[in-house]
Amino acid sequence: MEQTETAPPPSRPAAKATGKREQTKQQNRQIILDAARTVFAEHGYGATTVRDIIRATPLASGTFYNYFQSKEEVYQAMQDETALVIRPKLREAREKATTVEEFISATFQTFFEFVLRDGVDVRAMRHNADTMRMRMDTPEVVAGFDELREDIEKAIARGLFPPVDADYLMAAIVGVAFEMSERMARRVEADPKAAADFATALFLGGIRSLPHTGDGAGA
Amino acid sequence: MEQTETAPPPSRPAAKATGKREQTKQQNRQIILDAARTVFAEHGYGATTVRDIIRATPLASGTFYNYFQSKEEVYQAMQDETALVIRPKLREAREKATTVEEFISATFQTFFEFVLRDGVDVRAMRHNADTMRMRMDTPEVVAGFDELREDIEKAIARGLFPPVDADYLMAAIVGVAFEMSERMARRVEADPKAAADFATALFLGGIRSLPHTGDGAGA
DNA sequence: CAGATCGGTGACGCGCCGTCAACTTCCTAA
DNA sequence: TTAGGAAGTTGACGGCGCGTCACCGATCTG
Repeated sequence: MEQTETAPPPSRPAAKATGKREQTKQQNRQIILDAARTVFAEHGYGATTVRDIIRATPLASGTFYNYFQSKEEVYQAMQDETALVIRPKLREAREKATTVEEFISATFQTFFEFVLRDGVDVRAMRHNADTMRMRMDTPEVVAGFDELREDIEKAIARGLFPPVDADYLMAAIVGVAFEMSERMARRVEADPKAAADFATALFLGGIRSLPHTGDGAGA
Repeated sequence: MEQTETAPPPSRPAAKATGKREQTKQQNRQIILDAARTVFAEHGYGATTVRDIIRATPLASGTFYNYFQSKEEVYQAMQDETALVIRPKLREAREKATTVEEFISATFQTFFEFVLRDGVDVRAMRHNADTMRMRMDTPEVVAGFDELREDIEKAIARGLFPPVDADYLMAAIVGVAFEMSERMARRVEADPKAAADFATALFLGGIRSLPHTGDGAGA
């Protein structure tokens, strides 16, 4: 109520988008986010304090609160940051699909590859090595779920899918994607391709069409 | 069952049946667990303090730590308590199965009915209305997952299932069950039967065999 | 019934949280 | 170029929840 730092002026001269002050602010926010990623990964969410995060930066404790209101908020900001990276990839992959097979396959393919290759921190979106499972209803993450449901509905409208309950189908895809990611994360050698083939076959033909153990190709 | 209200006298509890000291201990543990359920449900996990829980009982603050080490531990004890109720139901349901159809159908049927009817708090196992998703690797919950995987492996051995990756299939079932539960929890009128039919059809025949909208699932 | 043991009690010290008044740095306009 | 203001940083401080522990009453044992 005193100073709401989230009050960007409505009209902003685009000339000085990169003033030193604005630049430092962006930097500091990123510094805190990066430090948070490191510290959370090291000690887990529960054992981490706001002070721990700040101690991993050259900033003072009060500065943290110019950017985030709490430990939870910085965690959610991390999730959002990740969601913003993977969402366009998923969207693009699904847009190319012209069949159910491609739609499902592209979704799992993209997700599992991102989780295992690019985005180690995606695992932390759902699975925190320490103690907690954080809320998944941050704006960007929810937007990702909504996009998936929208794409399903569009596909139904185009006759690509049968007219099923898009909400449940979305939930099923999300549930399988995240839960299998967690299992993958615990395997010595995790193969995103094999996992994607498994999930794709399951959604397309059910259990009886799953790749048999030992095979690598099922879709 | 319990009065989680303020009990006036700071004197001794008046229980007197069999083995007084041991009995009181059991009672106190249960009193704390019940109070925790109430307070967590009311204010959510994040906003609840250990003192809040204790204040909802006639006990003193120090007593809490004779039974649980932290807020998280009492939460996990709640999960375990719930897991101990639903696990035998699931086990029994799956044991009767003589086909893949029955195995899958019984699993989802039992789970969704329990979530919606008997066990409102089961939703809190995976979805806390407030802030957190708590760890799902408490002993009893993990045991439930293991039992599912064992049952799948047994079914494969009996030739009931094709020889698929039991670990991934377990993960897929768990993921769909919990994620669909969350969606159900947000629907105005949730029908466990329809949800179970949806999930069962998905696992047995894939997307193309799903019930069409209007048949039993609405959104 | 007396001594031993167990568990309850609640005040206490500690550490973390979020704030805020003072200070420093950057921006803007004359 | 520079003065005044705006924006951002700093770190100490009050408040609070946590977990402990010395004390005590109640229960058990012989």
